[in-house]
Amino acid sequence: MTKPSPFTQSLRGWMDVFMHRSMRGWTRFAKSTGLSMPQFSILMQLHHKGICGMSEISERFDITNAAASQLADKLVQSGYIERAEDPNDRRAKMLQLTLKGRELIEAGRTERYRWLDELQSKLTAEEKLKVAESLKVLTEAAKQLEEKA
Amino acid sequence: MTKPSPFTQSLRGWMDVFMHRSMRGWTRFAKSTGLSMPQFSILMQLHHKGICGMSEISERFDITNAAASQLADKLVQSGYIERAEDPNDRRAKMLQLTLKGRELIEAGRTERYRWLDELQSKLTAEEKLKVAESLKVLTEAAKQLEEKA
DNA sequence: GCATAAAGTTAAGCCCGCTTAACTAAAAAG
DNA sequence: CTTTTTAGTTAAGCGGGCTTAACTTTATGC
Repeated sequence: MTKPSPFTQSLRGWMDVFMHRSMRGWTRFAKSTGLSMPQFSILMQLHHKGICGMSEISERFDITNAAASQLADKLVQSGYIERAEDPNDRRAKMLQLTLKGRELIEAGRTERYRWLDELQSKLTAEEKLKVAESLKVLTEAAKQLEEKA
Repeated sequence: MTKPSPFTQSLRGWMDVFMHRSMRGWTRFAKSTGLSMPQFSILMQLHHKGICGMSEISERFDITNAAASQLADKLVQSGYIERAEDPNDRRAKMLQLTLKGRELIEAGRTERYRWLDELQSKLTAEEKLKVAESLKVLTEAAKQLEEKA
């Protein structure tokens, strides 16, 4: 096993700290909403993709259609999502967030951002500038990888 | 609502992409081990803290002692952790990872790092340098916040 | 057009996490 | 030395997620 480069090390160091911190925030928030993790994850997916069919959900989370259907049911009943018929394929359903669902996601986002704001307050002006550029580069690279996959 | 600064924006953009990507990896890996999320999270906590008492676990995850005890039981039975008596306080138990547990965590880490390596390959030499410095700064800031809390 | 495949739904049943409640054992407080 | 607090365990019971199996409805291939 060869020793990782300084670059790799700092990337990994950041990942360890960041993961730990954001996982905690994530689970805390999900719990505070009263939703289970699977339910909450589906809301996040819908937020990302916009509109999804049932099968898209089951593939994404590697569960059966039956499981997805039942989870969706609960989310509909609690008013976070809407289940509409697809006019082009009447077998299919189109799932999407309701206003209430979007508000929930937004609240979670705000909470996550609070930590970033605190983080920001620890940096000098020059550091902020450099960090901003670096993260833009990383974000861009990540998006490229995403498309490829 | 005032418009966020460019710095804030790039920080948030990165967070969105990074969170989405690493949550997926995280849940996939946990599932692949056959462990439930709560069980897996306890292993992670033990990896972080080294040795924990039962109450530390229940506080950290906001569950009752009873729940923690039962979860620990399963992890002991599957050989990932060890439950020893605390010589200083014979009511207390000391939970820690076994070799098998440490190996599991290590495997997860490796998997997460793979993505970082791919990310790295998209960057030029100068970018790497700048990114490395930036992340060191951020990691440092994050650790400061952690101590304070 | 008819057979086959695809998208979802529903119900039965399993395992799991979690809580409450009742308990044991050891430490701390008085 | 007794009372109270603290650490943890055990068992019963609830609710949730997930799977399989049986089913409905709509699209597709030949």
